[in-house]
Amino acid sequence: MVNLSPTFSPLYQQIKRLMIQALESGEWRPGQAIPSEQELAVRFQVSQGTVRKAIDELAADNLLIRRQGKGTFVASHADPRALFRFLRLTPLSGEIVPLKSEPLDCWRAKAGQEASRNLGIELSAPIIIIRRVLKHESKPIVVDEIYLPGEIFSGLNIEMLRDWQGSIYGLFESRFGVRMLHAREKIRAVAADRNVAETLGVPEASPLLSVERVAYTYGDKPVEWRRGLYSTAEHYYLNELS
Amino acid sequence: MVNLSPTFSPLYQQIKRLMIQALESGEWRPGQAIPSEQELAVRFQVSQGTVRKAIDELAADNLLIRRQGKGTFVASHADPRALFRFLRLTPLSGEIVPLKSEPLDCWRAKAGQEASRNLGIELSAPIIIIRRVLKHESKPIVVDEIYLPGEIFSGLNIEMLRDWQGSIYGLFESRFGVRMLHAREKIRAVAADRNVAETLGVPEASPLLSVERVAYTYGDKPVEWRRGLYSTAEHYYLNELS
DNA sequence: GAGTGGTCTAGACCACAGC
DNA sequence: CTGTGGTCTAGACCACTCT
Repeated sequence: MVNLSPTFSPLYQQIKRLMIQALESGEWRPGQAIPSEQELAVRFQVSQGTVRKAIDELAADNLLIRRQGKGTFVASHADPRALFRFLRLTPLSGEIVPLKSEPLDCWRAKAGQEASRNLGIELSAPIIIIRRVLKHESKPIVVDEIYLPGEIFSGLNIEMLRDWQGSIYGLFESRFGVRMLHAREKIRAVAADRNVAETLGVPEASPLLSVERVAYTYGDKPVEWRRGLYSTAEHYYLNELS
Repeated sequence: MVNLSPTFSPLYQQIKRLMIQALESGEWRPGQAIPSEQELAVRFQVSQGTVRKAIDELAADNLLIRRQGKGTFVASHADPRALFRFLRLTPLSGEIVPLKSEPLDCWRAKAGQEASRNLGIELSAPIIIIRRVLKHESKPIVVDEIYLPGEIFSGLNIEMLRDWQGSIYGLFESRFGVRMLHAREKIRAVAADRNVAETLGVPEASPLLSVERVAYTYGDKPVEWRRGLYSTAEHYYLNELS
């Protein structure tokens, strides 16, 4: 097929876009298998190789997971392997154990300047704020404030957070249909104020990691803004540069 | 071809290994073009598609860079785009400008326990230690200590560091034939001691990012261990979670 | 126009999982 | 045994770069 280039987009990219639509619309749900490559080739009227290339990219983006002999599955935050992708905190010594989340508070508010900018919503639009602590063997390691667009997460309350076993992104995925796909973190070192020091059980003015995150769903739409303060006395933030 | 599985390795993986050998041996040098896909297909006696798949992976690993219409090139730290891969420090406001490196000191020593473990060398093996400062518009932002295996970097001295324009990994690559391929960083928050505070021009006990890095060359061999202290008053460490 | 990487196809066959 | 993803091939054609 000829293309006359300024708007050239390879077939497999177009297929990829169609598949993202199927994911976003909920036609294919987290944890479930999508149709086989053969079926998709028929559905989209292209060869299997072209479908494969589209799936390859979606798998590289962590939207899909391939399992030889079994099928291709929609990635899910319910999968424990997804956990470490978004919280790379590791004990200085000892095993990597998932931290236990304890919600402290959850309330409604109106978006200020910062929340509005980071979440891409109107000033004074409704937002939900969560405060929580993450503990390692009952020792507080992280204190978090999470800002969510009220429109998308309406109905969220502290009881839901308390009852939920598993990662908070798992909750967002299964209760609100919001899938966090990637995030950008800005990391700095700050001094603990009195309040935080008390919550984390460290001396006032102790150095803490400040981790500010914006997380995005389909179409690079920001849907979460959070700021965490990490006590790194007995943990470190692990990052792979590759 | 039949394979009877326990030792199964796809052809393109074998080709990939051969290509890594060509890179490691210096047959193909940083910045230069490697042979075309057609030539490689002939050389390795496989189809172009198989060569492509091998190259695809090497490009994904940042060992090669494809340029449509021009060829496939060996990635180089001389390429300014490679810079940000290993130093993700961004000003809170303003443009991303490469930091300027000022070596403070460079001396020989024997590996202690930590250096020996991190560099995978014998206790008391010769090492080289570099102390330096990175500045942003003549303001010190980072103070670094870099530990290198003396055997590989023999001949390195502070004059070389002073004369070199560009990233230190560019120096390692072009003068010592050592190519840093990936790294692992452990990030914590610490308080500035008197010495460091003076060097960075911040109050004593100020919170700083402590970034400890081990960098690896071919075959996941560790060849650099460093610890940096970052002043994050006006910069942050940017991390993409994907 | 010549050469390079990039796309797409159709078909054969292999490895893996589960029945 | 069947269905799934994974590998490999051979060939045609397109897009990009440089001469």
